[in-house]
Amino acid sequence: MSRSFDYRRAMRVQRILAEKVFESLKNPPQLNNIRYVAGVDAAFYDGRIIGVAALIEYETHRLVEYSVVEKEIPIPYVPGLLAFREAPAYTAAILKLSREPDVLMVDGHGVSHPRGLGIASHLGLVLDKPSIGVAKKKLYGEETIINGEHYLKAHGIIAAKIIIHRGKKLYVSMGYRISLKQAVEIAMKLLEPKYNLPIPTHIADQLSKRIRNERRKRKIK
DNA sequence: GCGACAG
DNA sequence: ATCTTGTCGC
Repeated sequence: MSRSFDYRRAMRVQRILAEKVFESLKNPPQLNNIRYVAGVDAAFYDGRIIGVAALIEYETHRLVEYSVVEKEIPIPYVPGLLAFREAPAYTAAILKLSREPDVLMVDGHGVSHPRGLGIASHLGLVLDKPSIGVAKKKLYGEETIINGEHYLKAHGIIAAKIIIHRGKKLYVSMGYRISLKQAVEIAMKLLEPKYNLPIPTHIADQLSKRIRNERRKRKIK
């Protein structure tokens, strides 16, 4: 299929799409009555990506349903272009769910990205759904401290908040159509003492790895 | 040239 | 992300 990928063109596309994202962050409509949060993550095997979307009930943290999608890996990992490698699988997985999530949670950054279009923002824009990025490492931005709280400033705005959970840093960033305030509120409410990541993304991570390992055993292709 | 660099 | 076993500790 895609034997050649134009990386420079992909970066230009990101700069253009980022305008839509920043516009959506202008006056983020307050999200009320959040029922479901969909967390996505992926595992890799034999040149393929196994994307999983886990639908979690916001109030109970319970897994309601999940979907799995397997595809050929589009391009190798390149910092800043993660969305072109993993977003297609996530998009398909989310559209496979029988219920529609109110918010999307992605393992990666949102606007705290070199061009303001991290995978969380990319996915939210594509699916026209509010999204949050929760990453384990910093990608881009200047660390700033405000009233003792740590943030990541990027593109002239406070793009992410750095919180510590279980002794480890978590970068919670605005993805699409959401305020940092609410993104942090939602992410923190979904944290549990036993796991490093918020429930949605943690469950998706575990499911993707479990499914990958099962397929290895059974030699299924 | 050097440092940074999501998953 | 992935390659990989046992081992230390609660």
